[in-house]
Amino acid sequence: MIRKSPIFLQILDKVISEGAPRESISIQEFPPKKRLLEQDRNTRNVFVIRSGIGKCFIAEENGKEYILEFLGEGEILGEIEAIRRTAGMAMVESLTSLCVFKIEKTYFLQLLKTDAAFNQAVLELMATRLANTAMRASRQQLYTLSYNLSQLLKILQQEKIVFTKKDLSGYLGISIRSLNRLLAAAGGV
Amino acid sequence: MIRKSPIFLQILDKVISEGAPRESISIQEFPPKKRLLEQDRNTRNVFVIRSGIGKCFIAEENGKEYILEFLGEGEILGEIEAIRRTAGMAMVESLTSLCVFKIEKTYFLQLLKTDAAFNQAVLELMATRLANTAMRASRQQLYTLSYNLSQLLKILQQEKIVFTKKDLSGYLGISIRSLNRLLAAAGGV
DNA sequence: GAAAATTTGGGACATTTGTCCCGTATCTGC
DNA sequence: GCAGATACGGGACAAATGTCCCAAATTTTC
Repeated sequence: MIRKSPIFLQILDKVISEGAPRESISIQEFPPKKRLLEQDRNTRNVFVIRSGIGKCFIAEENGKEYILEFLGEGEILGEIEAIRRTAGMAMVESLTSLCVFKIEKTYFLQLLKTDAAFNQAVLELMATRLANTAMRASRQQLYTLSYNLSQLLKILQQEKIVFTKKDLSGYLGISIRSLNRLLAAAGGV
Repeated sequence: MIRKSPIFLQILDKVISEGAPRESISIQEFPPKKRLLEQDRNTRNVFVIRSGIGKCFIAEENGKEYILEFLGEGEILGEIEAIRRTAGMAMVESLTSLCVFKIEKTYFLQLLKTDAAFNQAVLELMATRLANTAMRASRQQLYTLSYNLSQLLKILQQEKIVFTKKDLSGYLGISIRSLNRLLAAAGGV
């Protein structure tokens, strides 16, 4: 549900202790509901979450939103854009208040080339995201909503997270009205 | 629609001409409808398509299939499993007859570490796939099927590809019955 | 603390989609 | 050529979903 990849925190701590330039990696804080990355806009930085939770979503032209993932400790933001040298493909905003490493895009690319552990960790992170994204797309299409919702609620309960209905429906890709109906039906059972 | 990444063919040609061991990289042919990778099964190899088209899909436990992508020239198969060291997350089978490079998993991982151009190309390929997969999931959830279908048909026409209805419906994540209805409606317009 | 904005909940209706089912056409292997 | 598998097409019904709407509760902002 909320992705984590704490290995990046270890790697970055090491990179910093070994004397990475201050201009290239700095620490930054965001209050809730602030945009860290914007869709269709060029990015200057890659972020790594130290603490807090971020929400990565796509805003479609018809005004709807699809939540790709919730990002926790150690997750990277903006790496796709940096690697492909393209404009932002998604929005990222803080759900809770957020403490992040802010890394210059050029420095990120340099780290990728020069730091084998960092490179390996990015490869693994992207492979994992790809697998998760693909499996989620498949489940979302191929199973009933009530099944997907019940799975989601279980996880939320386990992780003791509370989401707004809007985020819930955005994650499931349905309207709030449908979500309410499903919840009413599930509650009755 | 059909992904391509011809740079891998150049890189592999170079790797081979510089004397890669025969056991590690070989060329193999498949007739249509043969499985190259199986879900939940451990993989021994990574493949790169030299020519032909492959179909990558997830088979869910309820018997349905979701087509992730169609893979053409230069596309890699099995890299996620190799990088994560996990069992297959999807099936891949040949749609047309297929000519591929078969690469030992360990050799693939070694190339990733030692060949900077190869590493960079894999990073870009995964970033692109991630972006595509995410955007497709979003569109699939947030737009009407008739819109998604019309977009898909345009592309198929442009690329002059003919799919079976089953593949079309598998790609859209809907039943064949729904597809037929949509096609009938679209034809009437 | 009051006004504004957001979140929540749900009724009513039309539309979309899946499921089940049956029949025909087409391809494939022997 | 023929049997069996696979692809294709669509009727009928039930279930799921979106859209539009209104109203209460809650949060945010000044």
